[in-house]
Amino acid sequence: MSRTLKEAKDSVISEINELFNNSDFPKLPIDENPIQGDLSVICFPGARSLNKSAEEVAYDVSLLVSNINFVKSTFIVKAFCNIILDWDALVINVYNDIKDINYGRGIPKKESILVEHTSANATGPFHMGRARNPIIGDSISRLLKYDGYNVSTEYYVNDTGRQAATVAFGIKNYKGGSSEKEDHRLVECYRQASEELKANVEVKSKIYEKMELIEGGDKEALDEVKKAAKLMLSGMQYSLKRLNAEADSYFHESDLIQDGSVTRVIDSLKKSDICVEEEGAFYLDLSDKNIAGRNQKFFFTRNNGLSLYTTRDIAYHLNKFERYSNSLNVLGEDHKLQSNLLNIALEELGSSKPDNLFYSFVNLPGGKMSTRAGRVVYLDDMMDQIVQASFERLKDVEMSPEQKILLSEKIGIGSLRYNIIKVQPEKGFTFNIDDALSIQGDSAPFAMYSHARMSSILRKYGREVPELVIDGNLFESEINLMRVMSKWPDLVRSSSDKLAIHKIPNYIHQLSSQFNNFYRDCKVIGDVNESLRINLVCLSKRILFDALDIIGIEAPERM
RNA sequence: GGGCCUGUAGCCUAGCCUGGAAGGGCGUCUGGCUUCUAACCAGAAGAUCCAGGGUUCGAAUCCCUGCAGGCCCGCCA
Repeated sequence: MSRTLKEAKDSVISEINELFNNSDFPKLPIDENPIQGDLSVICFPGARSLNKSAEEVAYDVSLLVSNINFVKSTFIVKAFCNIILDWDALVINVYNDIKDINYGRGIPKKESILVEHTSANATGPFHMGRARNPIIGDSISRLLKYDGYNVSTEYYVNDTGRQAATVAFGIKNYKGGSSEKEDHRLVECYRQASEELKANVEVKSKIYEKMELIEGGDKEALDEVKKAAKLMLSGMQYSLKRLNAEADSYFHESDLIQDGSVTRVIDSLKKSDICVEEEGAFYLDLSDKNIAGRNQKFFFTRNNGLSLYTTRDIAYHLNKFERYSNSLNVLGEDHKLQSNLLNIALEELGSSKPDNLFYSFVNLPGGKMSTRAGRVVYLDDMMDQIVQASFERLKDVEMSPEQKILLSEKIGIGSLRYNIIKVQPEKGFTFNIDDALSIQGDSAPFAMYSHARMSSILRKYGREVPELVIDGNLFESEINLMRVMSKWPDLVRSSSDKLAIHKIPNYIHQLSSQFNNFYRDCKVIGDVNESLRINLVCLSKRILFDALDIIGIEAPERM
């Protein structure tokens, strides 16, 4: 909340409590962010001890508080005594709080955070099933940065194991598809190799031999598989770039084998009290760890002594904590158990543990998205469609075709991001293309349009934003706009603390919506309160710009 | 068999942590562009907050028991 507003509310609250103390009233709860007004005294609990109806108590309270400093008026709804503050007195100071260049931003923090997101296996183009990952990951990184943390993002490239060996084999031995985009072209190689792997014993043994070489640390094999993954990834990276969700760095799993850190992890884990050997393979005994399921053994080596996926992930996390103080992983809900195992191992090794943000998969209407069943929507195709739909919406707008192409790209990608971010990650999400293409209401274009309106007013005004002077009474919609703007810092804080990125689009919609009400009620240019209103437009524009930027959407000047 | 997550109008969703007035959006119906951008605004209709029990002055929110859906339980990744 803006500091001034917070102080005013605190002062009113403490005066109310003092009045309660000095009278027959019990101490009644006060809602600091009520549905209506600025504060609300909840009068239900007083009814019994005062032997009155709750409504009567509310009436008494309204008389009691009406002379308090900063209280302009009260009104009663049921047993809620709602209080409206004297905004005419507060507005200048609240405005000055919001005008601060760092308004909403968190104070710079010492902690550095590595956000690992996406990390999809480099076997082919991204599909929509896991589309929440880069979008949530990128947005949460931006949010944490805005809140003052040092943040980097990283993509973990799983370039060892069977799939990676299959990709490398496929690229080497088969002809790719005809697409110009590398991942779409090479996925054909992978497909053929996968089929041969199932059908042809010779191919299978070749791939498995390669796999063993890789895990055993054979330099040539590791180089080959890393190179293949990079090639596939070069196409996939283009998709991330288009989504505005490129990672800052890419970390190859193969490097962990190559530099010996996986071996070191295995050696250390073998010293754990809960480590047990079974026919040459080693596991941690989870019986006392209360993570249940049929299997209570967490194997970290095969019987040939080589590592498993989670073993290498342990090495990766130790590496992360050498570079950063904190680690946050954005993972699909299918990784929950794996992440528990990882944490147990890290604890055994005395290491810090990562925070996790899990999301539920995206489904298609009618069922699960599945590569095997051919029910797949590619992220690239989705981006094409939504950008195309946005382009068509621009047909009546006066703008050069080049500008329209650029703008529809922003609108389309923004809509996709907004649509995905606005739902809590743990909730199931059925991806309905018509909903995604319907871009009005609580959506990116609504916010972008509001931003363009703000820009348009400032453009038309055409001068420096003036000093704030208030020449007339405030309108309700001006106060409401300031109320929403006042919430921004708390919203950022709570969203960042809880990793609740969906709160940002929620706020964006509130702010845009409130701005549109202001726009309806208040003529800006030429009004007696022109200076105040220009300033309000300017401040709401900055907050809206920041909020959109947090979820990776560029706010346009026109649309 | 076990663990975790989800269940809010025809559809999508916020609120759940920290109990107090069920918010938005889509769709439907009605009205509003000669006025700083109508991708906008106003109004209407639409909710057994999955079910049942408990705690409480008060439960969508906390606790218990069910039901339904998702994810997981490999010397795969």
